[in-house]
Amino acid sequence: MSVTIKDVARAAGVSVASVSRALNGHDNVTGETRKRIQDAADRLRYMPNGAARSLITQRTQTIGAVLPDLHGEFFSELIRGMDAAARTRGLHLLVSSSHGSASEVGDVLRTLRGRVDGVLIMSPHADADMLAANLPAALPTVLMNTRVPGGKYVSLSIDNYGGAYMMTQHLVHHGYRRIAFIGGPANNFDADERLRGYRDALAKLLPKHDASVLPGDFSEESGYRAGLALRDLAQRPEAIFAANDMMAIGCLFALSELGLRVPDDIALAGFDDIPIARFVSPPLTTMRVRIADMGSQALQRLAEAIDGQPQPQLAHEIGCSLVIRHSCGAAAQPHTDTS
Amino acid sequence: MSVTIKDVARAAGVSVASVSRALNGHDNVTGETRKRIQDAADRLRYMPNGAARSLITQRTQTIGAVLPDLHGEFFSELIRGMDAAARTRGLHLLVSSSHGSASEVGDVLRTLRGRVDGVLIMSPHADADMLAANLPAALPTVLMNTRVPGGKYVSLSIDNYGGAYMMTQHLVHHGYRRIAFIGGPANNFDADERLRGYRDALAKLLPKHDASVLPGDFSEESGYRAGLALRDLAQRPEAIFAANDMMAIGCLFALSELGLRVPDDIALAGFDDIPIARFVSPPLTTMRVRIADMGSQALQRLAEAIDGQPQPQLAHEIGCSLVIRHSCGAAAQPHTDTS
DNA sequence: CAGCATGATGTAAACGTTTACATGCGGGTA
DNA sequence: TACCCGCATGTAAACGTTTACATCATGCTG
Repeated sequence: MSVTIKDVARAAGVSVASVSRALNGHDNVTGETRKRIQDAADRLRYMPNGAARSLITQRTQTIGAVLPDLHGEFFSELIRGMDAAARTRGLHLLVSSSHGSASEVGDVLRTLRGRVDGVLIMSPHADADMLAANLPAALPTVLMNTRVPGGKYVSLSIDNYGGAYMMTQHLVHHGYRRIAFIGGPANNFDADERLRGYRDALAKLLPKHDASVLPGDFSEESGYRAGLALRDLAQRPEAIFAANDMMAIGCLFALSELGLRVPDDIALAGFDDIPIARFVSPPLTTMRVRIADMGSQALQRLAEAIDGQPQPQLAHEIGCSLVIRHSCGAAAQPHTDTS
Repeated sequence: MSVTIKDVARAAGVSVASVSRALNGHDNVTGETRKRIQDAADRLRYMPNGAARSLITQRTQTIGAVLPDLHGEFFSELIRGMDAAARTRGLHLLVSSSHGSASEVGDVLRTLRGRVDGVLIMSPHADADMLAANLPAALPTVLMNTRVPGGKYVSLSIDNYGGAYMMTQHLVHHGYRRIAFIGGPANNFDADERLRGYRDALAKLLPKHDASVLPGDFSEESGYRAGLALRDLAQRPEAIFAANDMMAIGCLFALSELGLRVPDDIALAGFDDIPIARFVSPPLTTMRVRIADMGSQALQRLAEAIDGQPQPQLAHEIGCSLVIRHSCGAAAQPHTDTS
């Protein structure tokens, strides 16, 4: 059916071994035979069969990416980063997204055996047992924004803590003292870290001021509710730092309903730098998370592990950039990065 | 190194053939041996090697997706649609994005030989020659939003024409007569089709009114310029239909600078339904393009072709949904779909 | 009881590569 | 001239499956 290495060998009047050597650029082939083989291959439009090659070399030149059901910018940025890094290394990317449970992740992992040289996993459902049970033995693995205790896997995460610390610091430096925080959902690692960053920064920089945390769950609506709740507070905060942009935007709507001007009456900041952040009015000051970086660095680490390089450091953090727009009252200025 | 079918066979005290049969659910295996084999496989945590299996079956259970350097929502929606359809069929998705030239697309296509059962291609650079030269013979192929004359490939496209027609119709039905259009970049297939839909609808529904087309290139800034250009027009249009949302949003900013209220002084509509469309004020009336649908339908067609089903119809269009918000002056209401 | 159909299981070929090892040729040295 | 070394090329094994075909036991039929 398809043209194989044998056809090329016959056409060039040599053995398959020579074809293989010539086409893979080994040096033990005469210039003249090499040319004859190359010509024959071109003429027949020969393309090597990946499966056969993988079988014998034990390399697939493919990385598996196991991702949750992601939406929008986050997803596309992540893939963009992974793809860019993969491309420079001549690797392919096998993506599998939108799986709900741990067992589904397990199923995916099993079907990957023999198809990939390593896997990149991002999954809220991942746990050490599931991974141990379903990861083919010794398959190089790198985790992204996924926490699995046990210290067995290389993992990359957004520097949520540092970003939140930096944002709080920015607000403090700008003169705000009463800074409230709208938190994220319970048991969410990102949310916890951002809260911790806020608390630590406040404790360090304004030891006399208490932290003030309003409940939220990352949804626009919870931000809106948090905004309305300000009405009932004894003393209104001077600035609000929402744990993500969607809540900041919901809060912004609530503030405008309450007749409060941003940033004149109250400052506002978010986290994530979603595309919409730039378009609300006033444009939202926020922390940009470098998602593409996380993808490409994760892939790079994985490629190193596949090549047998030891990975001395297991946990890595991806820095964030402070994006100052108008909602915090500061003049817009170039980004500042954590880490 | 890894556990193979031979290890399972030895552990279960049978031949590899029986293991293969048992594990693949063939019926010519005794219940008892099947169980013994299953147990052994579980105990050893056997996972079949995909490369070996692909080599013999000539099936990889993998679809290649060759995509341009896409951003944001469009990209993630497309992958989501493809992934969902692939998942229900037990297929894997090998994605390759961000390639610039036709030759780069060609390179990618060649490396896919023997790794995929078929390819989904979306590329502005694709042309018949390049495809013919680089697609392995008889590899099932489906094109998305990519126009290759010659009638050789199954292709899916957004129904840009129908969507633009419908939007124009909506504006006409709402009573607007002088409706201007902000066009997209030259030589852009989507832009051309949207313009054609606008023109045809106008010619059909308002034969007495001339079309009025302002230049644009899909960028926010070009929409802004088009908006400002309204100042110099002899007679201001009653409604503006921008060929995409980014231009509509740019135009919205220009209108507000000119002191024009939307929709009271002038109505505005866009195309795409990007996430931001919902957040500008007033929220933007637009056409939602069902990108995920395109992805999943493309994959479905491809899967059919791989299974040997003939594809009588080559060109397919994916319908759009009219999303009525406030910028056009109509009351918000449920979506209406084309096709 | 012989013969045969049936059905479970085993044997081995095949898929398309890569690569260790064998072969054979030419030229340089003793 | 005889020997050996190096180098280009060929031969064949190996990778881990699936599956056509062979084999063998079992039970039924005549």
